[in-house]
Amino acid sequence: MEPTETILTTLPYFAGLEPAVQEAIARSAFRARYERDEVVQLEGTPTAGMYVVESGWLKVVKSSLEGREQILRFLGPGEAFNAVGVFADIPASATVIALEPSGVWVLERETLLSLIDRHPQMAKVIMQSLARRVVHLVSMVEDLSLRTVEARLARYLLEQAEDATTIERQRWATQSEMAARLGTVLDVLNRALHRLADEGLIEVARHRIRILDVAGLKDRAMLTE
Amino acid sequence: MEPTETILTTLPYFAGLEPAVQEAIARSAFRARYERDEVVQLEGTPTAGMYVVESGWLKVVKSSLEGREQILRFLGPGEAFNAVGVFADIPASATVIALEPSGVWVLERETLLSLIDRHPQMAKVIMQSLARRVVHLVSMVEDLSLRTVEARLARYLLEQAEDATTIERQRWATQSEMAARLGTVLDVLNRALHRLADEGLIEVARHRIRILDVAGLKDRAMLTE
DNA sequence: GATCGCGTTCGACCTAAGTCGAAGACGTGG
DNA sequence: CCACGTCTTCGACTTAGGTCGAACGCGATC
Repeated sequence: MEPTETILTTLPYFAGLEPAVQEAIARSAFRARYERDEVVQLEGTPTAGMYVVESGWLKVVKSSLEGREQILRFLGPGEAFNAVGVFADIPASATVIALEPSGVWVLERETLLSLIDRHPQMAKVIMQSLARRVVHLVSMVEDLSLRTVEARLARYLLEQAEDATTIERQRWATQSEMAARLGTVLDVLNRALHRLADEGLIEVARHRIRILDVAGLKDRAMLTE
Repeated sequence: MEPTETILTTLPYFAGLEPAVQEAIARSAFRARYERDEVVQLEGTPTAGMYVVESGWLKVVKSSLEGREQILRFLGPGEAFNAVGVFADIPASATVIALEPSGVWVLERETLLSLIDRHPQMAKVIMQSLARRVVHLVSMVEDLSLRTVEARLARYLLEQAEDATTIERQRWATQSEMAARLGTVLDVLNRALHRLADEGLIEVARHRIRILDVAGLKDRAMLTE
């Protein structure tokens, strides 16, 4: 029961491969550990290859000179990042920072590419995952360009909650991080949160947000500016 | 000299394939024609497959209920769209509209997928193109979230001009379209254009924009809000 | 149980950007 | 060469959202 295999082989990327190949991957991948706030990857610098999160949480971020930051996505266990860097063969196009102590696996570029050569079905999985990234980014562009902060927040809450009605926030999930994810700042997000709460659509507690009125929220999510 | 082959085989997607395969593609693909302002694909509806532009120009667009629109990209001859729809197997995630009379080729989903099965190197090309789309979308998110309209405009002009200093605008490239591409509205773009012109950084003519001061523009492109 | 620090909340203010109405300026087609 | 329609420009107004400073409260730590 190698931890290598337990994690790597459960990923959609590797799940369908023969054990022999999985072993080969496990051998060629190596581990790295990062502390809270440590920079895993800095925008513009060369990258090691594709990363897979084993444990912990990270954020992928773009930041302006003035210090504002836009979070592109959060990464949890099982998620991969910098596939784009590998296939486009370019330096890191965003910065990745650990939100809490995290362990990641590094699959070097050459390893990954030769793996794909030998296993065509892997290419399909990667194309799917890239396609999904595109869809997600398109919806982010749509949000930023056409929706108010309040609408973005409503959408985000609905998305996070899925079918449940309660969102448990991780300890690092501060309003600041949420704001950065939604492309705004702390204060504005906070106001939006209270506006929704005042109208009885949600209930905001310390580390939990409960959705009280799904239909009402959906309504707010539609409002464009 | 089939027009089919002249266009399809010059695309990066198909250039490296054997003539026999290219013929097979040509046989299974079919043509469609669209007039100015005609909707090629409507967001949310099922799609035919991947499209390749043979002639003309189109825009890929997201629009809000209020009528504001965000242009994701322009498509010219040789460019493909809806690869994402094929690989993620989802309805159209954006609307595509012809800016002028245009001819496109349609490659049905099944055709494309089986093509990839038989020609693994095609998968690599597609992964690259998807990866580039991701990079482009990330920079759009960055622009919308962290940059002023003026900075976005400066960046856009520099990008369009590449190494030349003059941007010839197509007849459909109105300030309205530019505005929609940059995530703003006509008036705001127009003001930004004039501000840059007043400072001698650019020169705006009817269907041409000339960059007078590249360094100065680059400076403006950096300014975040 | 007192203290410290982070996360959150509040208020007042400022500005980029969106909106509206209307008038010019081209350029095209009749 | 005229007339129309599209594209562009202008001015004045409104507002979402970003900024700043300060205070509050909850949890964690000692």
